[in-house]
Amino acid sequence: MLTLYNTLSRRKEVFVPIEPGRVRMYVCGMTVYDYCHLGHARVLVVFDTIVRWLRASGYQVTYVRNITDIDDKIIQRAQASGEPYTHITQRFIDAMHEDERALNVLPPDHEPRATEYVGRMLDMIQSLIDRGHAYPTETGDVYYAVRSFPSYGRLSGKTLDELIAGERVEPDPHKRDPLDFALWKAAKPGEPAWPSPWGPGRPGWHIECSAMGSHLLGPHFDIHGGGQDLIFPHHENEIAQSEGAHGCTFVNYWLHNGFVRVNEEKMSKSLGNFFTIREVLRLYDAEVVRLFILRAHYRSPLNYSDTQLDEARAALTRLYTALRGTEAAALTIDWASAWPARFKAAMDDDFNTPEALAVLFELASEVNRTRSAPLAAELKALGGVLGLLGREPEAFLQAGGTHADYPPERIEALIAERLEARRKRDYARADAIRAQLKAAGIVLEDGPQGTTWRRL
RNA sequence: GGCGCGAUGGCAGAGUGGUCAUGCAGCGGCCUGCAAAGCCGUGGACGUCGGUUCGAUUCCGGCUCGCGCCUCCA
Repeated sequence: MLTLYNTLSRRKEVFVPIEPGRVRMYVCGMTVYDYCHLGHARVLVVFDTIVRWLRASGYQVTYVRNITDIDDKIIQRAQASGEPYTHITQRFIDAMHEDERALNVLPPDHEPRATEYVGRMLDMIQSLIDRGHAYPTETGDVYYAVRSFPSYGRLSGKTLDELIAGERVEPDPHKRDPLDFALWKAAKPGEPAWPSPWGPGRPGWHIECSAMGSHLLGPHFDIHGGGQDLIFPHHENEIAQSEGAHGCTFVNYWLHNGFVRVNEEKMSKSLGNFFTIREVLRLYDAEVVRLFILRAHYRSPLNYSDTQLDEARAALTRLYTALRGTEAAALTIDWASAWPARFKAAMDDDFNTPEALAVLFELASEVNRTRSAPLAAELKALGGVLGLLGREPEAFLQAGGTHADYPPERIEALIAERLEARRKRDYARADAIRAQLKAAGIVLEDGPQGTTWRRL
């Protein structure tokens, strides 16, 4: 029985899909005006893992993750560089896909782009006007009237008055209420624009997710996710728009992942304290980064530091070391058997990946003790559910060396030379070779089947 | 100012009303030509002050500290 923490109720709830056996899920993706940073990596990996778990649990999942390819920042970038905005967005979409593949994030079933949905957004805005939830201004903008939606603020746990009390920006004089937000923004000269009944312009940020979500998943679907910073105003506004336009419940379960931090501070574009995924991947194996993310519960803060990444690498090394030399055949997991049952209990408890990983480490110890091929297969299969342990152990253990001086052939040659020295009981020479390789970050390990090597 | 979340051993990080997290690091041992890996054993924790309870790290309240949201942000 899967339970998950619903931001809407602020408690764990038993998951009951709208349609038995099916899950319809939407996650807010990236605004593509720059490279993805580790905060984005966390969203990608966390919701990928959630989808993998839902599928492993037998659900037929439709997973939508959108791309915001038109907004103020994209326009700013285009104006600053003189490049057409579509070139910028395409470049960063490609980069995002590269990052995803590296992190073993499976592609969503649908990846709609905002610019493909402008027509449906216009329909939705008209419908909101017709229903008295929105109003156009003389300047060609259209705003959502938050006072027309009685439960506005429910997701963020605040009342309209509480939200207004903390208002920190100068309200637009054309707004009826300071918290009214733009559904449609009139175009300024030189900006990308689409025709509309209210004049040329572009959609506000929030309306795109309402339009794409309801088109691909229906007006009422199961799960909506994103980073915690989207709770207000983005998701609050999505609810107001979707329920205002369709007159039915929008989403049953709202899931939000915690932030990545640097020195106990939120990693963010505005603070400038971010590391891009590709920067980090130059220093650490992508699977190590994935494990680093899954070592913390998805709702907890995740502090980024070299120490943390180093520990994740050590942890992954332990798992792969247990698999080394085993015949871990592919296997269909029997969720009723002992180890998978423990793993399942952890994952069913609001996707508790740290607990699930603890099960894997205990299983790894058991594999080390018994050298049992079936247990090794179980370890590999359970790791696979988390998108981990998919490689040959040697491929991981020998990957990522920084010493170009020591390609595998040279290492093998030195191992052969050392073997000969050992045969002649020339231990001084044998140890010298080991020391030489160790200085290059390569460890030799003498085992019953001969000498193996790995990189530190 | 309003609202919310958190505080666990050297570090990271789960969890529980009374027996174990787990990983890294430490210590002792086994194995090894020496190592490494692995195995066996082992020390070490629940911010603070009260309350509930036979018993609280776990439930409740105050306090302190940290973080976040109230503006674009995953």
